[in-house]
Amino acid sequence: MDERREESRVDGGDDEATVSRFVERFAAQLVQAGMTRMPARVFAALLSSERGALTSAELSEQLKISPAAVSGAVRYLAQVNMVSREREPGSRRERYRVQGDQWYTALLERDTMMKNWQATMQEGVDRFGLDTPQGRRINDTLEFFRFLDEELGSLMRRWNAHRAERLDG
Amino acid sequence: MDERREESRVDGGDDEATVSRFVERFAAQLVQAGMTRMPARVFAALLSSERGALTSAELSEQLKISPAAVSGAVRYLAQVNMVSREREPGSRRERYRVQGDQWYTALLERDTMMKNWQATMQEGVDRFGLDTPQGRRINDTLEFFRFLDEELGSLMRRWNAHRAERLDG
DNA sequence: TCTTAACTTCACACATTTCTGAAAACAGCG
DNA sequence: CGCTGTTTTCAGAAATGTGTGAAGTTAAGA
Repeated sequence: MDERREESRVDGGDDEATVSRFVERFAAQLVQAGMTRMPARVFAALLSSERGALTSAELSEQLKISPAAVSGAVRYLAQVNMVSREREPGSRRERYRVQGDQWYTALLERDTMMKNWQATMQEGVDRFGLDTPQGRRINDTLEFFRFLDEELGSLMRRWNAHRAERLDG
Repeated sequence: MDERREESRVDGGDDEATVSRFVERFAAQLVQAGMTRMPARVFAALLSSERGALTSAELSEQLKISPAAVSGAVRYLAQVNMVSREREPGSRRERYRVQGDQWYTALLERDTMMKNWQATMQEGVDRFGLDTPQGRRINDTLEFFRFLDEELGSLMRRWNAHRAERLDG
């Protein structure tokens, strides 16, 4: 039952207020980027935790939110693949872990979104035709998204190379 | 006073419903990308207009919104440099025009945002130190944003080259 | 099978956001 | 200098979003 060995201390030995300041600032940034508040705070807390994983109760206490709020936030985060759920053997507790080393690549994996933009712009071009000013204007945008779509792929390849080099060297 | 030559017909000769469908779909996409509804709709309408410019009254009528809503939307769009205001000489009306051929580059010019992310991540690294797991985790993110910042610059340069080629050839 | 800790769902209260109508401010024109 | 068409401001109504408490569900252990 009692397994709060280092859990009662904030991870890393920093004081709570200090960690909290970072968590909230980070969360605010995620909110600005379009994430809703609770998932943002939960994710920030997980990323700032020593093990990259916390239980529902820990999150609830650290962020001063209800278990219901944790549940909702985690559901969202799991859905978009930013955290995974782990069952702790021999306990009813669940543990939520930040998914992968490179969570931030999700920020660019707007693959679906990119396709949506392209479809919308294509509709506009079809609708108006390239013989109209607005058709050409929209086509320009379409071309850009196609370009961007390709470029982001090679960008991520370069990042992985860059990162591997840094970690090896 | 009466200068509704082709303004009463929807630009391009398409029927209103068809244009409206595209405008709303495009606007929805902008909303998903973080823009608020009214600015999104106004911008979509301007981009889909033949001349790339409409008066307040035209926007109000086409989108079925109050002049107040147009005013607010346009104020925002002008602030973020996506539309410019023009005074029509010999009239009290104002005309709003989509700014520039390449409005969409604004989507990537998250320059300020990028710096904010970097500052936040730097704070996290300082806070935790590279000798902690969470410090290293956050540092990884920081490195990514630095990389991304540089890459987006060269990406835009490639886009401009690509585009120039397409328009010339 | 029963008990109970843990998580989830749901209805609702509270907060925030968004759009409108009305009044005020502005600017061209006589 | 006042008149009038147009845009802006502002208080508040309406719509949305968000987090909680309480009830419901699940599953570990006896």
